[in-house]
Amino acid sequence: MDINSLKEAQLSLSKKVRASDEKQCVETIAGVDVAYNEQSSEVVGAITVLNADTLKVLEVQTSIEPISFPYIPGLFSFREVPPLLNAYNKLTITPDLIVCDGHGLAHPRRFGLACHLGVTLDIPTIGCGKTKLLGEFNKLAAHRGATADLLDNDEVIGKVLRTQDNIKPVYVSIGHKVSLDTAVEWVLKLTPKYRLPETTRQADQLVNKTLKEHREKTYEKT
DNA sequence: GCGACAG
DNA sequence: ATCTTGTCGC
Repeated sequence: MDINSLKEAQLSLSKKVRASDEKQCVETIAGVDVAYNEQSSEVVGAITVLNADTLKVLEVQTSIEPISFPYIPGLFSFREVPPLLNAYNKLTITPDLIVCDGHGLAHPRRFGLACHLGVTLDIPTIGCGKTKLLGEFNKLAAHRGATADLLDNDEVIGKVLRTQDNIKPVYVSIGHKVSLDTAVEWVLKLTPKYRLPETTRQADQLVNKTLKEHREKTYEKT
């Protein structure tokens, strides 16, 4: 599978993305993250399901497998989706919404990780990246809740959102079956204390812990 | 050619 | 993403 055909696949799949709210009641929200061990060429994918109201962790699952795709900006999801799907398939709870650590529509072909995961699972998803991949935006106020449109020419592809006072903003975009305004609302609800959504923080801690334990276990045998 | 480039 | 110690501050 060459790069151009994968880009064609993204353009085709992007037509399946739904950009409006389609879930009436959200009780559980999942967070996903991935960590790599380039030395052993292994990847850990993790998913954490939280109670949408209390933000307490309800269930966590992980998957360790060989890295199957290199990191290529714009084709990022082909590297992260496999381990995330394997972790997701172990869940006993079906989350009402998934927050991804990467962009959704704020992507060159409007098909970032959040869209890819959302369309694949047919579940509402939100893209919440730590750094920009595409687009321009004006300065935003320094307080929590301040936003600025993320624009690609004249098209609004996402929102730059400051989740804490005087802290570097995050980039929120539609993944699937959710509107941009609702996506921003959720990210704000998920960041009562830290810059990144609680879902992402939990998943991040989980992948790092899992990768560390796996390294130590492998080291003992060698 | 030059700069940008999710994790 | 990952390589990496101490350190400033609540």
